[in-house]
Amino acid sequence: MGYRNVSKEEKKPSQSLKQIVYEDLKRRIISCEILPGTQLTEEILCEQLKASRTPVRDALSRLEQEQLLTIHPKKGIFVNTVSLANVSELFEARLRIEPYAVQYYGNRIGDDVYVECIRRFESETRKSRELYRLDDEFHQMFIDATRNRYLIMFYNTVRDQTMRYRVLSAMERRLFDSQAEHREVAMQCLRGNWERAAEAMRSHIENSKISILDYVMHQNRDAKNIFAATDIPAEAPET
Amino acid sequence: MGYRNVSKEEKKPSQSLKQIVYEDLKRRIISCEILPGTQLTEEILCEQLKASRTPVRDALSRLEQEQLLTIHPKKGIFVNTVSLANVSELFEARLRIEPYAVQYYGNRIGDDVYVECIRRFESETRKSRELYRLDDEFHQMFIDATRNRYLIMFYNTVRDQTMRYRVLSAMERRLFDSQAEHREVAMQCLRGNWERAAEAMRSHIENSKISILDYVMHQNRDAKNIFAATDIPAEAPET
DNA sequence: TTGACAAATGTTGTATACAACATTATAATG
DNA sequence: CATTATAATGTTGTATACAACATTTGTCAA
Repeated sequence: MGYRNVSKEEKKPSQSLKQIVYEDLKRRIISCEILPGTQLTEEILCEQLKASRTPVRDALSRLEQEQLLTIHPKKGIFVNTVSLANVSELFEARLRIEPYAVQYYGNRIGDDVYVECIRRFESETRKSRELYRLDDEFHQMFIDATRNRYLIMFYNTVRDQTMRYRVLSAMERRLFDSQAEHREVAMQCLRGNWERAAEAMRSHIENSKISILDYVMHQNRDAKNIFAATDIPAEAPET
Repeated sequence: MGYRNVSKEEKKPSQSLKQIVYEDLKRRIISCEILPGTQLTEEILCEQLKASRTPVRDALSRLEQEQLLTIHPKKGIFVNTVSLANVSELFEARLRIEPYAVQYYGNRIGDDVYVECIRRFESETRKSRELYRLDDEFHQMFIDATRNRYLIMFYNTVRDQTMRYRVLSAMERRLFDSQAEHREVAMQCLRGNWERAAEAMRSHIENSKISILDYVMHQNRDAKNIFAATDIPAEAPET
């Protein structure tokens, strides 16, 4: 069920169709089931998501604001591409927030929570699905501790984007290093060494960034032309 | 025409009705022409903005994501209230970004721009409208210099929120101190003292925060019950 | 073949009717 | 009078038809 202090965002008034459509489409984009650069049309989405254009358009509007796609008026809807520049921007944004959250708000999280985190990071789960979830919850925990709605909102956007890269680069191996780094953060928190905890988080994020950048630069053989040289806002095909 | 390096956001494909409606409604909320806590209904907005529900709903969806209003399904739409806690969150967010932008990306801005800034901040314009514009552009300039789409996007949201407080507290007097602080930032930038420039920006933001918090706490006589004790996401009237 | 023009197609933008739910008012009942 | 049941109203959610614009295709002439 996740740690304490974890986001209450798991709202379940999700009964509404527009919410279902939004979450479903977002999941498909983040998981790269729909690849970067893909053109979407409302009509096809309506069929696939089994809804009319109204809730679909609502979802599209939100996803555009979250930088996951771009709507070119009267032309089409394109899933935003990913790029080296984009990775840098994402991790720079994370570095602005996460170490700060750890250093100044980590003390809002109970020792028992840290103990539990450490325990989990030591257990040898092999299911990457599970490890990813732990990873996400660990980072989210610190952001939520700031209790700052703007930082939380901002982090949501950045986190979702980061997930796309995680899927694309399929960094299974990185996962285990990542767990060790998480444990280091949690242990420093447990000792009340907030500066060191922040530093540990900083280098953890740097390592993740390097790992992804490294992958993106060296991907070549099975590369699917996913990583664009251009920047994110997907361009409509020039005519 | 503003400084160089200033946001290119002034897109003018704003022909579309939904864009016009969005900008108009957003302006009304930011300028507090529509007061915090107000309940809106789509029908009334349609009349006022002379559009059908489709573009109006589109605008409402975007404004909800920007934390300017909250849509309670099947109940109503409420302009988010403002509060002490909210001011703190806003300025904390700004402190995460702005000094950083100054320190690490201020050198991307030409000396001539800083000279021009200083000149303008010294001229004794009395029109607060004009001063506000200079103020906004000055801060935006540094954010844009980061060329980080996520930081820029985030700052947009925070900036708009800040404007609401500016209007509510009508801090005319603060404006002049503010200009002097801006000049200090620009001068440190011109000298290449990026750390000092960042520090100047930091204290400038702190001062703005204090000014607003001070106003909010002492506002009493002409207070219009605008500042809620509760937090931003406007609650639907409990029943 | 090339070019220009026109028609057809694809796609989103906008308006509107109706459905679903929440709240309030009303009336009936004890 | 108090309480409950029921109807009326208000508000957003959803579906769909049509309009506006962009692109592509096709036709015809030079």
